Amino acid sequence: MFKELDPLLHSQLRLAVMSLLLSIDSAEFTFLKEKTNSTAGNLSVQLNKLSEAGYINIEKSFRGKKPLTVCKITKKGIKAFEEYVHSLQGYIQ
Amino acid sequence: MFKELDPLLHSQLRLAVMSLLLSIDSAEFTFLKEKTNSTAGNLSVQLNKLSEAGYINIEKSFRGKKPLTVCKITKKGIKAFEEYVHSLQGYIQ
DNA sequence: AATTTTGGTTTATATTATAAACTATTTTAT
DNA sequence: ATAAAATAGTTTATAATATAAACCAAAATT
Repeated sequence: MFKELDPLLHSQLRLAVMSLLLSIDSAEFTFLKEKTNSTAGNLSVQLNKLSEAGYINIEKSFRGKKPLTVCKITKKGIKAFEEYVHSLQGYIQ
Repeated sequence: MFKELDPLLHSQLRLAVMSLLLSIDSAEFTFLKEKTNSTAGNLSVQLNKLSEAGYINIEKSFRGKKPLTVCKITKKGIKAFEEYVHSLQGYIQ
């Protein structure tokens, strides 16, 4: 009846990040921080979790002399998101 | 952009319970336990949280000689659930 | 040259979900 | 009759989680 809800996605901030990445495909740390209204520390932790799960990948580089973190959703991430949404439907019809 | 997700509802078991109570209006502890595949301990804790929030009310009595716990969703609970679903749409459209 | 801002990471803390252990009674089996 | 198991839960302990606070290095501003 009620399917498991992927705990990696059943988290407000991580879900918001994934939602953003689905629509725009690639986003900078600062962009995600602003759009999700999160603190840098929290965002940093959650991005790493998504990355370790293979749901996003993170490219670190420099823009000029400042660090630049760019995130992209992966196929695995897209699939997990879709499955999560599907499972969630069972709870909220 | 991303609305807050009521932390009381953003929990797999509590959401399942609320979902059930929305459709059937009144349910026994054992019914909820079976439908949600939860342990009695976990269910007991989560029901009390929902009750303390005023989202459900719990009537304890006896059926014959066995304890009987019956739960009903409240108006406040229905409203909170609807708001939660509405907020969630912003994440999963 | 001191202060603030930018772009983060690491660590500590408080909350949470969950299961394990427990209680009390009842039913079933020997 | 009595020991064992099942029912219907509650309470407590633990492990995981989310989150913010503290921190770091470099750059920009005053």
